[in-house]
Amino acid sequence: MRRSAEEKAETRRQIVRTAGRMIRGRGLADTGVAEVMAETGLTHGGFYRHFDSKEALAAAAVEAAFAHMRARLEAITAKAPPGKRLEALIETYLTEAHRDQPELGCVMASVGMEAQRAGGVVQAAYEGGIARLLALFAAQIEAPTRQQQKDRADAVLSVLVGGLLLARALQHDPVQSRRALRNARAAALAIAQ
Amino acid sequence: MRRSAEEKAETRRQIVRTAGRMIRGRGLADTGVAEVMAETGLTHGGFYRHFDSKEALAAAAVEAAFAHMRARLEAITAKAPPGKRLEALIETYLTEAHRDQPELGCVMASVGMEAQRAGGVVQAAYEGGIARLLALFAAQIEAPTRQQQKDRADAVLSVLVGGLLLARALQHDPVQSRRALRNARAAALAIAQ
DNA sequence: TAAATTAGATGATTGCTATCATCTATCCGT
DNA sequence: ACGGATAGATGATAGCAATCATCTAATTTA
Repeated sequence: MRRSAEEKAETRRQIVRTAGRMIRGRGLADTGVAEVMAETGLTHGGFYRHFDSKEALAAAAVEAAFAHMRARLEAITAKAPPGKRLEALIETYLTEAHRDQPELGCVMASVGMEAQRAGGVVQAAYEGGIARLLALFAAQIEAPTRQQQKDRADAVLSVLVGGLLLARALQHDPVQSRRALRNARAAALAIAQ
Repeated sequence: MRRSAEEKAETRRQIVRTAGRMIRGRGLADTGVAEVMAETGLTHGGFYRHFDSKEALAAAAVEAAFAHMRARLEAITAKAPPGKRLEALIETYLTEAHRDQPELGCVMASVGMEAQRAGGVVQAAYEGGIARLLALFAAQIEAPTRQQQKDRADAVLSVLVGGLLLARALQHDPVQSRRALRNARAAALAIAQ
């Protein structure tokens, strides 16, 4: 069942997408190669035609998930009026939808320490993704110096990630969870000025 | 090699302590029963005299780790002058020491989503731990109403956890990582007033 | 169009982990 | 002190996951 080069590339993309969702939804360790392939509509055997190892797939998935999120966030800033761009980012991040769908959301919030501990290429992809996310936020923050933009971006990203994690931990009490989201949004906005 | 009831309780405590460290340091999934027992100076066989399952151990470990942290934080507030208590908590949490020793630190930052996804008793222990952590912070925040205390506690805890996660992700650049810690500290203090 | 190549399927294999059965040496109640 | 109970050791089992060898059908390419 040989496929064309184009088809192969598309298959690879599908595998990475599936892996990205499963990793964020169920964790790195609990995502198996065979399951990713099955979910993509393939069998486990062909996996090594596309990736050297599970680790290589994980790294690709982390990278792609960050890239996808960057693209979404950039689209949002592009649509928002110049003065409201950071606000738009914050409101997008701290929503119930994001809280309820970790498998489609921010890698840092769903597999942060797991990716960190993984070491090697996975850790590298994770750290690279965060650096670029910070840059994206910094670019939307108004401050006298570039360093001050970065400093505020650190604080904003911290509240966003921590707020999402907290909202998820409080999910069994919808009122409290929603309040946590709101409180984090307010804090993020205050930090940004 | 039977031991007295007292010795058994002490053994159990040791197992829970070891598990707590390993789980925070290497993740829930990558912490094996046999390894925990070996690290405690025992063999894997006796494990089921103390716990029904790995899950039960994980829940106990999460609970104990939260309890230990609460005790430490309470000791810190007790020592600090009344007006500086929240500040003391924040400064204790966002340190390089805490960043560099996940195995001894906050459960929420080290195994947040993993504990959440685990479901059952582990998730329950995790969520309970966070609720009590929030209460501890709220008690140190001065605000007109109890609800406002809680609201600020949400925001403070969010910055703390997110800031620690970020500082860990930036660890390969010590300057940037230290700055992330400082920025999160400043933001947390600003939120607290 | 025929030969060489290869995407993906099938089916081992290897190694690890949770769990349990059994054993034994010691403690505790009598 | 003595007999039943049990903490912990030894060893087995069962299941799962990553990786790889081999097979096949289809696509390139010459």
